[in-house]
Amino acid sequence: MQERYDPAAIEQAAQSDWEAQQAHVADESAPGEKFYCLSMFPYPSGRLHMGHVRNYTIGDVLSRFMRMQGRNVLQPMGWDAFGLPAENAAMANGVPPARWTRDNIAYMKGQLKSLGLSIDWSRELATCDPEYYRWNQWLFLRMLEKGIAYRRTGVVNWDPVDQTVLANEQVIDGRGWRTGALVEKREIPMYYLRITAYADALRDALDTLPGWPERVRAMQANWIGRSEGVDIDFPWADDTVALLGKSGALRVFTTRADTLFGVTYVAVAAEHPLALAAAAGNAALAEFVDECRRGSTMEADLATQEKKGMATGLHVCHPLSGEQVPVYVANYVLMGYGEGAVMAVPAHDERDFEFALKYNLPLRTVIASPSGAYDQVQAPWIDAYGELGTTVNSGQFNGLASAAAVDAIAAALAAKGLGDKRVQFRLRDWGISRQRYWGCPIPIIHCASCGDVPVPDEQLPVRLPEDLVPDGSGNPLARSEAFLACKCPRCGADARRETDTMDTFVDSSWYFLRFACADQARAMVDGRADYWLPVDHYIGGIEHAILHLLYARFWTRVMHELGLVKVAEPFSNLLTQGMVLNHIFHRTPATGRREFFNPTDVDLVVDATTRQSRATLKRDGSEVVYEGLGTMSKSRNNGVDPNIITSQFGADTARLFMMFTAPPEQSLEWSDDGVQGANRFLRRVWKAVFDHVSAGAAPALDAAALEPADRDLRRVAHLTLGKVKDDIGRRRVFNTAVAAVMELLNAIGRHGGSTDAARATRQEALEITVLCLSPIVPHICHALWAELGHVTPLHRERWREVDAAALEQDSIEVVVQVNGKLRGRITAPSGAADDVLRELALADAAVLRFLEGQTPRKVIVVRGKLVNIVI
RNA sequence: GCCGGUGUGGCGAAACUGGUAGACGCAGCAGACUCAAAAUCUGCCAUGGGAAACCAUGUGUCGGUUCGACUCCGACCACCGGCACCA
Repeated sequence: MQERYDPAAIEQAAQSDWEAQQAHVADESAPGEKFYCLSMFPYPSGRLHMGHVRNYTIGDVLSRFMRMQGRNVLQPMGWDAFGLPAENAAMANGVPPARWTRDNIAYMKGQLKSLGLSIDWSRELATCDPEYYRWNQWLFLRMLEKGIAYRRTGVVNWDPVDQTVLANEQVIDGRGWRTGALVEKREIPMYYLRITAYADALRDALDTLPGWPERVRAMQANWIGRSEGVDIDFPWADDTVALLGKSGALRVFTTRADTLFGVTYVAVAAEHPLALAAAAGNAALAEFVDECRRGSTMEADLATQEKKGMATGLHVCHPLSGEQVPVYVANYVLMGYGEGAVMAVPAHDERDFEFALKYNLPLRTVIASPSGAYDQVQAPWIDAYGELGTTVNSGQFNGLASAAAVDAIAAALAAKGLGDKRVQFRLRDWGISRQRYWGCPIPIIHCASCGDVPVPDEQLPVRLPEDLVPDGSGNPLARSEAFLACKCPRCGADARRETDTMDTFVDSSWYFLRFACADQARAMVDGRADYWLPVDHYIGGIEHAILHLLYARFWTRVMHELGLVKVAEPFSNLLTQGMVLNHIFHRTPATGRREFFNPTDVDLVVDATTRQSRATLKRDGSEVVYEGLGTMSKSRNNGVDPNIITSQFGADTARLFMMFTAPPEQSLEWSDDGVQGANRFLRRVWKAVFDHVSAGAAPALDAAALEPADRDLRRVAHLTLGKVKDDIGRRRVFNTAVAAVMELLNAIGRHGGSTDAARATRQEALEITVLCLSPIVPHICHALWAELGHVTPLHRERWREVDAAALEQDSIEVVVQVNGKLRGRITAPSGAADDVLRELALADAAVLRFLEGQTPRKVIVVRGKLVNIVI
């Protein structure tokens, strides 16, 4: 055996052994219960980042561990290959997105392979492959047939200078990122998927997913946001009827119908027909409506912007009292939500309250406070105003509890044909149309006489031309005659293709199904999907907790309904891994924009007492600003290239550092010293095996002939074996598993001894060390297992069972507390009864000192652990 | 603004079901080895007091429940993730 640990040689040898033996190719007919382990596939951005390394190491540790438990494991990998960054790269370099994407895939695949991941590469797929995205198109057409997909208008960010639709990411402070022009909202026709029809099912099924983190289930339930309420029609008053030349009603949705008699105005969105009609004859109002149309469509911006409004001069009638109520246009009412109109009850809703105060609208108290917190609502706002209570000032509905009042008022409205109870979801239908080139074409043909015609199945896939280069001025497909020109499938006349492509969330909503049968040419999926699904463990970033996971659940449910797959829920267990962070340093020169410096180029000194930090550039000692920790990102120049770590220390060191430094769900702070520490531990493991093996083959273990020191080591080894299995297999935490093996190695180092019994014990302890570490650092373990004298390669070995006899011990230590404070320790025979522990504790010298002759009021004994004496 | 999370030594963390707070590692300090350095090995390492034994304090802040609270409850503060066209 070589004395020096040489990761480069070891890792290459291990990887070619695995490859030669096809060790990781998954086979549906192999024995063992299936285990489908999936990590979220990467966007091929160019290079792997540390978040990927963390994600895929977690998946690989689980995969390798489960193989050792006898499971038939599938761990696939692919590429989420469509998306905006490819278009941005094209604009910067003039390279077609297709070529940029495929080059990136080739490079990143090499990086993934060098990490030693036990992936079945025979199932690799990229979502930009026509043989993949044809099935997006195929299922979209099935959804059209079922009415799950439909077309209506939606609001987008519009750059008036570039004449193009902008992604939210391309809107910076309300302006286009390239032109700096003020962004406008614009309504355009788009395709939607009716996910709201599945809102209840998606919400209810969360209860059937105990393997999901509670926080993710809570976020999804809140996102879907079921609320019960009442649709209420406010008939138009005479002025409105006169303006529009017909009668009608303004419909609102409210969860607080009990406050209906407190309505003092109604508010509509700027795009609401009533607002537009009123603005036609009112220049000031038209200007305000225009103002509302400027700015971003993002909810976070809308929710934090100043609440503004303006009277339309129009009125509607209160549906029960008949009183006239003014109609306002307000920037906080959104056309996309509910009816685009709300009834306002300033006395019992905080937002209406602020608005009413600003525009001098009256308050009308209609709920009596159950806690007596107020009599009459008046400024300033207190939370009690918004609570449920008993109705007052509400005519015949006085004196009802809020819930009863909602029922009574809803019934009265229904009797007049002016209202109905209804369930409303916060969730909105999924708009999938993108006015972008690098995506899956929506398979629709626009015909002058037949309208929007679906592309027939036999003409699929609608291929995306791969030679176009976007330039920032809109979708190049719209200017490509070769793509646009086609015949109407219905009448045969000349027609135009739809140029919108699909949201990339569509691509990632079913790739996990395709991995089960990636070579299937005739169908979207086949019976192998029923074998592998559901995914037994899905691993990915917490940032995907809502959108991706909800869309994937929805899409799978639709495929289930169409009879394509047996499962309705795709992921039984979910691990949401935390982010990888690093320090951020920048400097803002007098001219120009902020410059970021990579942490490797900066010295950071933190004063322990003042907590002041000072950061200087290594090259010239000049000072830079320390911003603290943040996610590794290109824009902040604080990324660490995985290649540098693997080439310097090896993949095993990178993997060990990732797994040891933080629990998987928490954010992980990058540390060069931590990487050194991980490498040091691997060298220690290597040396421990080297020292042991150099002394010759160890004799067989005779458990009955061990000295106390041997029995101690054997106990630690078997405790470690149990702990590591529990940590990885049940708790899914890896940092404590590694810590346990480190303790075992420390114990081996202390053990010494050169008797036959000692050497046999050490052989077993080292074998357990290697077995426990092998899912985490597979290359070094592959080599060490052979050095320890095994012929069967490590990846074919099973996990070892704990020997219960090795764990037995004669006596245990029990701590003694007086009034909950630690005062002493006693040694007792293991299995000692409660009163034995009690007597021993009361006789302990340290305890007697604190008792000071007093009689204990109470003694609490926790078996095998602790005695607490209360005086 | 709304939804979800996190907060423990100089630093990353551990304490799983309410039962010894700080396992394991990083950094640091001291020693051994070395001509020397690196590497390696050994010891120390929450804070205050004390020569020590030991005592007191200590898990973001304030309050509560309990024989006993990092863990449960209430209020608050700070930071992080998501908010529907980044993926």
